[in-house]
Amino acid sequence: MPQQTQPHGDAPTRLAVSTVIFALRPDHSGRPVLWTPLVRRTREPQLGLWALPGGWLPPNEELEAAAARTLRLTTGLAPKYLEQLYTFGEVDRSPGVRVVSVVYWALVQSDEAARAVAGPNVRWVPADTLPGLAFDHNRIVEYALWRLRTKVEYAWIAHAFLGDAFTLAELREVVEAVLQRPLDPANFRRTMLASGRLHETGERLAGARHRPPKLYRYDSSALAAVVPEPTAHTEPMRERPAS
Amino acid sequence: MPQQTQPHGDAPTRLAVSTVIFALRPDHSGRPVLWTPLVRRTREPQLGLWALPGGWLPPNEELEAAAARTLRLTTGLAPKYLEQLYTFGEVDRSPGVRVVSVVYWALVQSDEAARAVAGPNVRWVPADTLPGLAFDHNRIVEYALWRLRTKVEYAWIAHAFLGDAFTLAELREVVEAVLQRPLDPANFRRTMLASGRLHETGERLAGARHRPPKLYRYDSSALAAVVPEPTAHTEPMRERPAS
DNA sequence: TCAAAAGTGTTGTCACTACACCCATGG
DNA sequence: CCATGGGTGTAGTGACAACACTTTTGA
Repeated sequence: MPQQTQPHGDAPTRLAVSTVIFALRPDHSGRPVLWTPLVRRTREPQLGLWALPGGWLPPNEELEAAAARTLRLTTGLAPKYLEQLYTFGEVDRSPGVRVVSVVYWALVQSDEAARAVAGPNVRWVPADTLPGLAFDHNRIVEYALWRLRTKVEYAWIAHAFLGDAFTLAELREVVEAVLQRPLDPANFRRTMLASGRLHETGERLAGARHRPPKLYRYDSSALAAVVPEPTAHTEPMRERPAS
Repeated sequence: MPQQTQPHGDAPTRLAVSTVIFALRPDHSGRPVLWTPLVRRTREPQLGLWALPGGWLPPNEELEAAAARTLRLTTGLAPKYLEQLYTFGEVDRSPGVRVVSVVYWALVQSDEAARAVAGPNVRWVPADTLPGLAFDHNRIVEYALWRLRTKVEYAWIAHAFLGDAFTLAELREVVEAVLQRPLDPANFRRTMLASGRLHETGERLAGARHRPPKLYRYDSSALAAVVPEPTAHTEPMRERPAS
């Protein structure tokens, strides 16, 4: 046996599923920023600390389903995007028992998130300025944030924060909020349209005191998937063309 | 409870670690192609079928350590690159018990791989033409192959197949073997040198009947890491510059 | 008629491709 | 001296950034 110490003896390793949930909400100045819901731990260890939503994996539930259920229980919402992030399993990440956590990350629609349930044991916080969380959860959220930001640059996840139809300005606002930097409206428009994943609805959004912008819909059937994840909620696995 | 059926009742979910191991070996025509070691299952279920190296996670062993140990046991080698791939946990992926597998993928040095141990229960096969494997292992290897090929295009993993010092032609041969397509030597050279991750050793490789090529070393300290994986064997996690 | 955002045109830069060409070595 | 790869030069292309400019609306 390679290991010197036996901190957990022969106690069985437990398997948990946690989810990092992101939504866009206006901050105090009114600009949208990333928020994430946390739950207060109601038992030892780390009682009272804030932690990622999650729980033990039921023997007959799929990993992704467990993540979606957790999300629904804490926020009352359904994910528009859900993907496995990473599995964290350091021997000492939880005192007492060995816990291996399969972590998912999810995006929920912003306007729905505004109506999300909360309570004394559920609290939404800005994802970039987290308090000290239980276990290694700070590190987990940081990694999820990195993944989201990387993915938003080459993929089309941004639409998951929006409703069915949206303007290019709305989409750009979302990407800007995630990346925390302004984008050139003209270039953004062209890049998006060139991707072939946006579909004109034919309608426009009137009411503002300027030229009414066109409304677009995300076209999931267009082109091939960039990343054939083994499992992905909004982008089902697809075959790449044979070489 | 969301699930209708209870195929596993209250039997505890078991946690396994498996590893997809890649090495380059010459095929029958002498050109290097990707090979991977498999182990024969010596017990039910799926007795006799070939499967990925792996086993149950010991309570006091790190996930990555378990993957490395598995690799050593089946091949006698140490990985030059080791990274978590994905966690597979479908309820029905193994008959009988619920098994969740944390899968790693690894690269081993080609000349070492040539001396790898084998036996009646360990067999190396070309990674692109696998036989029918146990469980969902075919799908897992396919996903690992995709990851390797994607990563080789923007990262510098290729050097993990080689020894300490290597020529640009050797490195290019590796990348060509992984991607299964020829690359322009001139452009490959420039791209690699421009990356700043190669370091001249000052020596040359003489003996061939042509101009002796320079030898390079991989410089892990150069520049920032592209992907801050939570855990990575050859590329430790690094912070990105603050924006 | 004017502010404000939608939307278009144009130019420069940079990375990458294709391919012509010169260089150094062993036989 | 010549075949063989090592190594350099250079023109073309396409993606993207920067930014000037025109268009359409509501007040």
